[in-house]
This record gives sequence, C-alpha cells and structure tokens, in this order.
Amino acid sequence: MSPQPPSHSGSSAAAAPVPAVRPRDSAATRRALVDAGRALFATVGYDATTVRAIADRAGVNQALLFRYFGSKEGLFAEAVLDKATQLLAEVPREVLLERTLAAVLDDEQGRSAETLMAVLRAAGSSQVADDIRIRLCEAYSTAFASLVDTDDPADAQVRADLLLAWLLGIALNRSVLQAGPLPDPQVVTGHVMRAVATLLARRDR
Amino acid sequence: MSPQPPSHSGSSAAAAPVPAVRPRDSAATRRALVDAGRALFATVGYDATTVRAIADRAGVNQALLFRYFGSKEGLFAEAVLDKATQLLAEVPREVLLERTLAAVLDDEQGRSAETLMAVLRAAGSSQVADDIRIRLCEAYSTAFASLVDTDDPADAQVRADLLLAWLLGIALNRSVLQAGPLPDPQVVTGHVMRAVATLLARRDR
DNA sequence: ATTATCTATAGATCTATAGATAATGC
DNA sequence: ATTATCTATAGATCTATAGATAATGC
Repeated sequence: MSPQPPSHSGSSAAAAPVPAVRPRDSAATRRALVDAGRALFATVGYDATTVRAIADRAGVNQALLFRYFGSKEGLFAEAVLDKATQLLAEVPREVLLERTLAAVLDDEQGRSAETLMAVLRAAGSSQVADDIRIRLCEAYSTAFASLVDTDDPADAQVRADLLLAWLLGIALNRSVLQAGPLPDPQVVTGHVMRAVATLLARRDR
Repeated sequence: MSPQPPSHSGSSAAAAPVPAVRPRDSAATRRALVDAGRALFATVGYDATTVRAIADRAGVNQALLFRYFGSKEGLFAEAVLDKATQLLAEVPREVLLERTLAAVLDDEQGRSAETLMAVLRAAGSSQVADDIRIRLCEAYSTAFASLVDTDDPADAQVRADLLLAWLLGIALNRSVLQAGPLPDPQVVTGHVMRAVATLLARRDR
C-alpha cells in the first residue's frame, strides 16, 4: 500500500508502525515492479507509462527494472503473460462470458480486468504486446465460437468476434471513459446476457 | 496526393525527376497536416504519432505544424473537432446506428471511422482529446437512449451506453487488431442489428 | 563472495521556438 | 512588405547501461 522512501536510516530498532527499512528481497522487488507496471499500463496506457513511474509506484529504484526484466517490454510481458490467459484456462466455456463480464464490471477500481486493459491499451505500441493481444483474442474468440448455435464455423467465428468486441468495448468504456456514476453490474449483466443470447442463437431461415 | 500544377520556376531544373515545386499555399498545407495527423492518430495512436511523422506524411516542414496549430494538441483538435460530430449532426436518430456501423465496417482502410478511432486512441494522452471524447460519447449515447423502448430514463442510458460500447469495441477490433480476413459487412450488420433489437426492446416483467 | 540496490549519465528521442530564407502581393 | 517555408537547435523527456555501494550468506 504505502512504499517507504528510504530516508535517514539510523539504528535498526526504529519504532515505526511500518517497517522503515525494506529488506533486500529480489522476489518482492520483482513482484512490486510487475504489479505497479500492470496497474499503470492499464490505467494510462503503454506509451504514457514511464519506467520511472513504474519504479516510483513500486517504491524501488528505476535501474532494478532493467536488471530484472531487461526492458520495459520485458516487464510488460511478465506482467500480463500468465495472468492474461488465467481466466480463460480456469473457467469452463459455459460460464466464461458471465465470468469475464463480472471481471470487467465488478472490479474495484478495475483491478480484475487490469490485465485485459493493459494488453488492450498497449496495442500498436509494443510488438510483444501485439503478439500477446492477438493470441489472447484468438483464444477468447475460439472459446466463444463454441457457444454459437450454428452449423457454419465461419459464421460462429464472426459472431464470437462480435461478442468479444462487445466485452472489449465495455471494458474500455469503464476503464478509460469512466464518466458519471457506474450502473448496477447486475442490470448491465442482464442486458448483455439477453442481447448475447440473441447474438448466439440459431438463426431461423 | 494533391495534383501538381506545373508552376515552372526558372531555377536550374537539371535532372530532378520529381522536384515537385509545391506552390506556397497555407490553406493546402493546413489541410495536408490535418489529414496526415488524423490518419496517423487513428492508426498508431496519439502518443506514438510524432509531429515529424505527421509533417513527413503531409510532405511539409515540421515547423509549419507549430506555426499553424500551435502544438500537437492544437492540430489534433482541429483534425477531429468538426468531423467527429458530423455524422451525428447529419443523420436522423433512427438510422444513426446503421450509418455508424456502416462507417465502421465499410471503410476502405478505415477511412470513414478514422476520426472516431483518432479520438478513441488518444484517450488519456491529451486533455483536449479527453474532452472531445467525453462530449462525443455523451452525444452518441443520448441519441441512442432515445431509441430504447423503456419508461426509465436511467435504464435507457445504461442500454445506450452498452450499444455505444459495442460500436467502439467493433471499431477498435477492426482498426487495431485487424487479424485475418474481414467478414462480410452485411453479415456483421445483420447480427448486430438483431442483437441490438433485443438490447433496446421493451422488457417483459 | 555474492548480489540486491543505488548513482550518474549516455544516447536517442520528441515537442517547440527563434530566426533565416524566399516566394508572393502591392 | 508580407508571409509561407525552412534551418538549426534548445530544452525536456525517456529508455537503458556502467559502475559504485552495501547488505546478505558462507
């Protein structure tokens, strides 16, 4: 929560409510950088996120980012690579839509969909991010395609892409626009699920 | 590119194939900068678009951008301000959805939805862009809200925002992702219109 | 002795400006 | 004389690196 700027370090037994001296811990430093990076990439975008801002937010020296991740792109990849496909891997297809929607809507300050936003907002700014985004979208799209009630695989893909586009649009609208009070997630979910049922349903000919 | 009137200067035209002695024309220069800027803002985003890239694409000197628009933000505003609300002002509400969707889908290389993309992709990078985006989204959302069949204005707003989010998601998916062959616009339009009918329809209770 | 962390800075941008140059209008 | 255009560069970034410093483990 509150990183400690290493000011005057006197004797070891300083009576501070929070640890005054951060112990040397490369694993914790890596985690702090990854978490700070993901949050910033999601909220302000890849380009606008500076390595110095990431380090400041993580409460560590800026040079450590390069020591542990080699580059800004390297940190980005580590920050999103596993998390991005996590929901997809954990959740059965039947509930993937609800769960993804919940992640997008229910977040406190967008924490749940942070990784998704980070990936989306880095589009075109980083080759690594583009690769990740393409793979992620394809995986989601394929999963959604299996939910479409049609005999035409190409048509299933088109509709699945439209569903994915909707989720992305909702996520972007929430995290970037953020105008006015947020509507009730249950109401939103109800509307989306109802319309999506139509989108995925078998077409009468 | 603009056609070249043979202005035929008396300078020693030894062997240059296309010296292209552009006549002095501040209006044309402004237009070229605005068009080049809009295209780049839309395709690579606000941050990644450098003023030098804009000037190069416009075929003019980089200093002229600042002479005519004061700053990168100034050029951005001029490039999108009028165009952004154009469709909204010209088209009656009943066909706004179809027309916007057509603009997003039918574009050759995304020309029609270029302004929209430029505005969206500058989110968070420029205060001017943020203001424009918020106003534009509100205007669209209000227009769509009038299409919702409900007695609850708040509910109409929620559904209209969802519709707008969908359009934004589709536009982003097309312009940024651009993976694989593009599906038939008519098929896409059919699916979207069908699902949107459900989204906007009166709910049975 | 190892290695996590910090200092200082190189090198490459990018936006913006000042002032020179040259083509137009009068 | 006016002004469109160009040259050159200031000033402020930003990513990344080299090497110093200091806390750990043996």
